[in-house]
Amino acid sequence: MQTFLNLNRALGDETRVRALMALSKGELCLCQLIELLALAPSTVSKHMTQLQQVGLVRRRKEGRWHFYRLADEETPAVVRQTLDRMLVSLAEDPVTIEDRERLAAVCKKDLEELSACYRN
Amino acid sequence: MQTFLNLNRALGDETRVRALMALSKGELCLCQLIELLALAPSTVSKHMTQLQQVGLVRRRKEGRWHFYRLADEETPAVVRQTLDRMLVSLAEDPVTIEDRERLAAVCKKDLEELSACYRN
DNA sequence: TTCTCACTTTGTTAGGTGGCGAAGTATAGA
DNA sequence: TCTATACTTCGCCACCTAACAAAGTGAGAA
Repeated sequence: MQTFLNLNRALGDETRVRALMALSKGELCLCQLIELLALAPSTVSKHMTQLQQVGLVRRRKEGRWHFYRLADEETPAVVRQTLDRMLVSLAEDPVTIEDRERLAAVCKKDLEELSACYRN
Repeated sequence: MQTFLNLNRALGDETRVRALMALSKGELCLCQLIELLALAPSTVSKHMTQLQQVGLVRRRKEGRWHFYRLADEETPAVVRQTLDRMLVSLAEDPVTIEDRERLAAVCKKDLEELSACYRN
């Protein structure tokens, strides 16, 4: 029951859903998500931690950068299926489309440039 | 997007999920849900209104009694499918089993007896 | 070892949510 | 029409949550 509730609560916040949709094309560094979502680093970090705890997302560290990707085969089937259904049902959502364009611009910049968000 | 978020938020509260699971066997009067959930009438009423607005539940008035049932064919397919998946994934949940037994006891009483919850 | 930097954790605040009781509404019965 | 009743709405309070800034952490660079 608690697992079910936590999964739904995680998917009840627009910021987290936007982050998940952005990850559908492949893994992203936290600073890229910060740029896309236009929120404070601490806020985005907390959202991603929450998504990881529920099992919707996995983290990979490479030097000082932290990369996030969608759940893979190792996560419970229920979580993975829920994720797949979200990806399908929101694929053509206006918010998703808008973010897809913004993400393309974000990915043109390199990580050094993006991490300026920590200094400004 | 908002529809998706509202649906998930509705399914992120244990009281609402318990009410939905209880309705899987058929429609119930509000006073039966009040007895099952052991909450104030106003609280249960608010939860059921919320479930109705999202489309997970339908209301039927018969005299002074208000009966609720799970969404049927008239509701969007996405909502109906989400509901079906919840019913399956929580069918053997301890909370569901416990409520199933309590509900059997509640249904043995008649509505006149149950509506004492409004006077005590 | 010391510094820098990408990120996380902590502390705080504003707004949202779930709970209750009291008052309001609608319907059946007298 | 008037009353009783099953439910809803309103007003309030306690708790939760999402946001930010500031402080802490850990890994690479110097």
